[in-house]
Amino acid sequence: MESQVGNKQAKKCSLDEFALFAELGSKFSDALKSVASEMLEYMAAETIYAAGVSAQHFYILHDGYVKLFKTTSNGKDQIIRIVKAGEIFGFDGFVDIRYNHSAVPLKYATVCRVPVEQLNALGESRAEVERLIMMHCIKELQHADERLLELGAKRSQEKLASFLLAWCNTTPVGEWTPLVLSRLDIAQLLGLTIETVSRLFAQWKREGVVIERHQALQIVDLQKLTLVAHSHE
Amino acid sequence: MESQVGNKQAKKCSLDEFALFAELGSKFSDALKSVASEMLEYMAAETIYAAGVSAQHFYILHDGYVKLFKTTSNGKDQIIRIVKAGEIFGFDGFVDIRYNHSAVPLKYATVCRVPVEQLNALGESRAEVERLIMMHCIKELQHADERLLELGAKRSQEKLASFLLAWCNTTPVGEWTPLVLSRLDIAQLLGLTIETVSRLFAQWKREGVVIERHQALQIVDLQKLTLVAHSHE
DNA sequence: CGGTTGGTTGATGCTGGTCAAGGTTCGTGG
DNA sequence: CCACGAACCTTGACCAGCATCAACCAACCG
Repeated sequence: MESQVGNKQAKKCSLDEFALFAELGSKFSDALKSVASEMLEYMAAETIYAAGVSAQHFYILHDGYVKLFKTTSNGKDQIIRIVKAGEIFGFDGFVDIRYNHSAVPLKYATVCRVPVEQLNALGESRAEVERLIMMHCIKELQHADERLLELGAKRSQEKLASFLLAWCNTTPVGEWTPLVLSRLDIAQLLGLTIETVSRLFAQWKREGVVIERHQALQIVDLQKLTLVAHSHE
Repeated sequence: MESQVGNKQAKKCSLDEFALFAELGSKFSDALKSVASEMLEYMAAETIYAAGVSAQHFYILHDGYVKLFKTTSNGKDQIIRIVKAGEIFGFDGFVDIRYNHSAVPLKYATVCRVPVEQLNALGESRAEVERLIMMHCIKELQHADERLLELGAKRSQEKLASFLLAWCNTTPVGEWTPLVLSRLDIAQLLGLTIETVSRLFAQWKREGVVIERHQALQIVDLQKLTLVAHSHE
């Protein structure tokens, strides 16, 4: 229950390889290289960190997907955010002693784990990196605002439709998007039940709005889906 | 529609008077004083900024309460956050061109408005201030996580109960807490309707869990309310 | 006063949750 | 290679929680 990390290879990882920090420019490359960090791999069953645990690292997702979630006292989970490759997560440690939520990979994840006190190793560059983190944090806040709107002011169809649109938004129409989330994940993300998610999928597949195979999804009728996402019925 | 600000007195306000910045220590006092900013007063009908508008200032709330909210395409509002005196808001401008949500006072508000480019006036102190903002931003994120849990995974009673507990948490039991929110505000905050909020209040007043007068509230049976907040019925 | 705004309460119905039964997929071991 | 079990998904029947609609009330204010 405690040491999921014992068996992992602790290869070092270099921060300057991440696109996140590219905008700082190459002159920070040396400082970034001096940060002690390690690359770790997790499978679906393992937790990266659990809510309430001492928050000593922040993470950058190298590959895979990670879900961040909170659990109510009744044991219901709410997914806060799905982290995608290249994104940063787990910065509670900058402010707080403990993590505020839990982090678990969807299927698998390789992450770069950085001790928060390693920010000191950045020396001159520290301010720049902190500004970067600040900006990403603000973006996260904007994203959270959007999710609050979804959870609080939308009906099931609108929720699922806008989620699918957001999930596939990088993919051109007529192509498959991998859908790594299970029905349960989607339900916990949108504040619904597995059954309603399943029913909506079934309906839209019947109507030819989307098609699904194995773990991939294709939006066929984009217009219809955007209509549903905004139209309250 | 455009210039709610024309008729306001534009008294300067000094950042170093805010408790927010006190933790920086007195040596930053001079730098903070050099920031150009103005004190503005708004009434309930006026908007401080609207979603989509060019984001050129951030704000510190001096007095009153401010609600931040987003509106769906169907015109339903979702309150993101209630800002209390001393807190900072509206930092979209650090990252984005436009505000992501709207800000309106609950009854009235006096705010200190700071142009984002004034961060440059901070000189040496800039990094420290940005770190401070980063930390407050992370706290906001944690707060948003909690709200996501509330909106997505709780039932009406749990929502209202935990909101009331959070709202009154500074007040000792047996004392009145001012409740500046209307039923509509509470409904839009919790993703409910006015009617259900009203009904729950009525029920709890009948049961002697809370008492209410004019614009103030007192939690009588704290234990009962915490039970409701966590117990799923 | 009468109008307006905000709050209460009741009757009714729909959305989505709950419960339950079967189907699919997939991995494991015989 | 097939059989079995576990995890996940689907579908149906039923129900409850909350929204909706509507009428009424209280406070406030010109």
